[in-house]
Amino acid sequence: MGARNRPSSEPRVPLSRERVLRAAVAIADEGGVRALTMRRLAEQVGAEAMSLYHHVANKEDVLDGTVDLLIGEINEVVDRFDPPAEPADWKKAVRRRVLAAREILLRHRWAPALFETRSAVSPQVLRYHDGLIGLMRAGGFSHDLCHHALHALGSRALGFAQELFDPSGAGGGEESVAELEAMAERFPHLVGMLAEVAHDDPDSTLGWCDDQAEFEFGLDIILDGLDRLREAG
Amino acid sequence: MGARNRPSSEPRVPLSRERVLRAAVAIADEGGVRALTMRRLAEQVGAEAMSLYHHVANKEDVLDGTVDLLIGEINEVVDRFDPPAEPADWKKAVRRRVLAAREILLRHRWAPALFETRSAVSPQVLRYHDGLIGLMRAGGFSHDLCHHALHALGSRALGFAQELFDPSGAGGGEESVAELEAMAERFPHLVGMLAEVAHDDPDSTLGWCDDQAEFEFGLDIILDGLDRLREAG
DNA sequence: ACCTGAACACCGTTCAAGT
DNA sequence: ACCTGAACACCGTTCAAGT
Repeated sequence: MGARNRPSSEPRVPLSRERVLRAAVAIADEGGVRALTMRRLAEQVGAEAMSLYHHVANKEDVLDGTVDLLIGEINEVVDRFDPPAEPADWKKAVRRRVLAAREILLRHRWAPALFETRSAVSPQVLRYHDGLIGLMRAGGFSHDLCHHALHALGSRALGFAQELFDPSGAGGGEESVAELEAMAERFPHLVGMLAEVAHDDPDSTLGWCDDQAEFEFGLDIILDGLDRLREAG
Repeated sequence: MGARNRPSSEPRVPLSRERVLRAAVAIADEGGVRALTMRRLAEQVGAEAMSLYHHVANKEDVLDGTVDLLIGEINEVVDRFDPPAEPADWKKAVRRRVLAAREILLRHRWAPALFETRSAVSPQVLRYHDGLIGLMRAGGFSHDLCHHALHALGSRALGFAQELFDPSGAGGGEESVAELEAMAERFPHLVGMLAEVAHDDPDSTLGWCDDQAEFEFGLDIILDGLDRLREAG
């Protein structure tokens, strides 16, 4: 669209891997990963689709690259954080890093799903986890416990968790209230839980949970559990 | 392939949604989700691609259906489990269910990644979680804590967790040992941890972790944390 | 009711040719 | 060195036509 009307004042910006990847993120932000095609990507940077192949190996490389780019953004933010004042503050420091990562990824909703599909090890992901280990080591973790900790946290370390019930999917609208009664026979415990949770908070149904609060709840359970193991030695 | 040589003795099995979905699982088992195309699926059931559309709405429906089918398998298994002998055994019961689910999903490595992309609520997923809530309620959980618990568990409830470092990816081979030294400067904590973990278990590098043990470690941290919250009331 | 062939509008990617 | 048009081998899906 905007590729044609380039003012003659600014010279034609040459293509580069960086520029291609930033364009890829912009496209996915607007229309999801499905909208991210090589042809659309070329259009975004004002070139032909085949020109992209001089700067990225193929589409897989583009996807790997966008992941790396986003985690790079996260690293830029968390690297600026002050180190914890005392060793016992490791938990506070890790928590802050994870929530900062989450804040950035929340601006790129398509990214978490993409992570799962990437098998290439992203240097930026390595750097992020290296920082986490550093905090835990300073807080008194053994290398072995660090290792377990990374596995236990999994994708939560980067600020996201797989939501099996999508808020945007079916089940959050008004009709679901009526449907709930019909479902009560098949899923008594689930409907019972929802009825009570919804009673406490009228806005809350399965699709209307407070994602942020629930994420922090799960994160804290894990961090507290790790802290207890660290104390036990 | 095998669609042509149908012995005349057995009559032509008519197409059905169930048969299509089972074929879809078989294809994904063999070649991953990428191999699962409508044309390949048609071939597998011995029909033309367009015939599929009389039994499934579209490809999205096929993907939703395979997820539902797999969780259905899980439900069949866990529904046969005996209820816990005493209320305090809720944790043992939940643990057993989760590990049973994991056992089944490990036979379909492509499934977890697919889950993340599904927004439709699968009836079988609802049924599975309904059962989990039932166990927790019997164990003394409030509805509110059940709700938090499901969020905290996330995909772990179904027996999988996002592995950010893929064992099959780069980093597990012999060359990685040499690479580790070069990486030591950039990722000192990570390399330090790996060096020590590898010392304890020579086979173990970042790509060679004991997935099952690490999954259970994370699961137990969460279950223990929930138990503590339940006791606290 | 169920199945099919041809066709449409897309993909990612290769190749030979341009500057 | 960087970019491009045409072309290839695929996709999912629609449509009109068959039994």
